[in-house]
Amino acid sequence: MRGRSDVLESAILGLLHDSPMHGYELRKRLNLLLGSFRALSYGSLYPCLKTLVARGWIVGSDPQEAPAHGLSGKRARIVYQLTADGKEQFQHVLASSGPAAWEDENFGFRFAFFGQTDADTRLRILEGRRTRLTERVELIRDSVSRTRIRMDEYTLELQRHGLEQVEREVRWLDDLIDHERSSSGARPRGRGHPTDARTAAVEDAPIVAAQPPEKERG
Amino acid sequence: MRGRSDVLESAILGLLHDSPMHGYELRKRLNLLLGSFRALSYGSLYPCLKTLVARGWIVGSDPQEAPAHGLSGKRARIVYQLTADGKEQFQHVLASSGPAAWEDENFGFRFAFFGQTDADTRLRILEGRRTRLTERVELIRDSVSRTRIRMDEYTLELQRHGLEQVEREVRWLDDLIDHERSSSGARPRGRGHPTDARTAAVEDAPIVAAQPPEKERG
DNA sequence: GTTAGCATGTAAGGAGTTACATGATTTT
DNA sequence: AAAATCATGTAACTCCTTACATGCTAAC
Repeated sequence: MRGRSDVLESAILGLLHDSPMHGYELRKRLNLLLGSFRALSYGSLYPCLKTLVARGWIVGSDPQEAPAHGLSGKRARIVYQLTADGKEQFQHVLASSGPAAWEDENFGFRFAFFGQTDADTRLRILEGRRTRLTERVELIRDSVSRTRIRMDEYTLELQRHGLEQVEREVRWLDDLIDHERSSSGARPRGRGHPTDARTAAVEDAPIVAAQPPEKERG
Repeated sequence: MRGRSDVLESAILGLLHDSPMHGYELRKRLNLLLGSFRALSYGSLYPCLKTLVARGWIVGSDPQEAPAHGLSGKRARIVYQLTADGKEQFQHVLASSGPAAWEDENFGFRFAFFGQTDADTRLRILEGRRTRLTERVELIRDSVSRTRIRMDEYTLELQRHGLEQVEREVRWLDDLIDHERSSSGARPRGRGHPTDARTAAVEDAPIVAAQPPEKERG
């Protein structure tokens, strides 16, 4: 009924870090990031912007202010930008660690904003993800092998494939970790600017192509 | 606050189709199906059972009835089983079609219960999934190529990988479709009993290994 | 001139979660 | 005797969605 999500909040903070934006534009970028036309609704976006303002992490321009672009007076739009507190909060969610569930939920978002962090943090996040994923694989294998519940071929195949997928992600993470390690090894403790990432990881709520393409509404 | 979901409802119906069960057991099987320890909570399961009873699709035994197993008087448990209406409803959700979003949401569940349907339905579901997925790929490619928003390497890599994942699923679907077609072609219009499925498909809410392993509570 | 896109919001409701509340039975 | 597991539920809360409400501007 209200709109308040760690992930959404953080993603907004991340996008506003690059440049100030109004709600409509934010939604477009979010949708591009989340998988085209995943259509995050305004019903969650605008209330979320409100709470971010209330927390003092962003500020909105007065609606009557002239638009920043070269465009003529488009219409009353509120351009939001990060405050100093907002920047701090963003760096905090990027770098801090939390319970496993939280880390898993936020992996995708953090990966998308890897460019805004240092190499150490990137490495820690990737390794954490890898650890949790391999633990999960073990848990699943155990419970599947221990169970005496018989399942038909389709169900089993679905499970087998799910496992394969997770294993594939683990290999991707391995590649990424190698890459990060070698580039941060070259300049030890250096700022480790983003070089080319050869592989990527998928998350529980895939950032791209996650949901069915739905018609736009407004 | 209440608990009413198409997917959960349908999955419960599907599990009860095999054999009567009580809530606790249902949760275990559901979790095995959904990815070990995804831990669907009782807070959604029990209310859902209630609404299924209210709809007349399942009936629960009296709590004081003796357990069906050879076990001695375990404790008050309510064993649920499908009614005739419930069986009808289950076949309906397996075979009927709906809007794209609904079909995508239910693909995983339906695939898990493919053994309970005929070859024609299986083929239709697989082909529908494939069509929607390829359409999605096109939409994403278009919107990515048309956008003038610049993204850093990590973000781009995440998108590239998301696309690769979807494409991989399309290839799996192709294999599955070939397989279904060849086995239903051998016995045209025959009941097409499940033969071995060589490949499987993943869905938006992956059936296995979808969520972080969370500690059990009860 | 009407459709599509820009732009901002609210109200109601759906689908789940965690935490609470309770108690028996089995295992260590 | 304590801890784990079996077993069933409820209340409050979270996060999101759809549908509603409004109005301006550009393109066809």
